[in-house]
Amino acid sequence: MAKKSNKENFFENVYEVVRLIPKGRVTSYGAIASYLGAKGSARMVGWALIASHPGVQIPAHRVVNRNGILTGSQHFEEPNAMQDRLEQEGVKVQDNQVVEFKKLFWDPSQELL
DNA sequence: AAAATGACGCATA
DNA sequence: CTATGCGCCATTT
Repeated sequence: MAKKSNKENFFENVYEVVRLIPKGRVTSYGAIASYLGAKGSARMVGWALIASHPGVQIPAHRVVNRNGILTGSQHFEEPNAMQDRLEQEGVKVQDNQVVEFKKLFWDPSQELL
């Protein structure tokens, strides 16, 4: 990392929202991006999580893509960690996909209203 | 400076 | 339902 862009604020925002995700719930990158105003920049949310890897500890396992798929599980120390953690919180995961994702979906702009 | 990449999303075939 | 393509936007090469 060389360069402290002002985007640091954006990253912090992402961390804050992710940390606010209730246990047993999940959200999507697009939802966070939209809540932060980065509508359409779901990719940047994922980037923020990657940047948070060592240094900032957040329940990134609660963040999945719009399809409810654990696309980011590959970035964890162990691809199984993400799925395992979700199951520990009561979220059933099958084939790298969250079961009843629609029901467990947590939208910041809606729940934090 | 330009092209490529990526923890995505949506449209279309 | 699955597969492929295009769009978004910041970071990296």
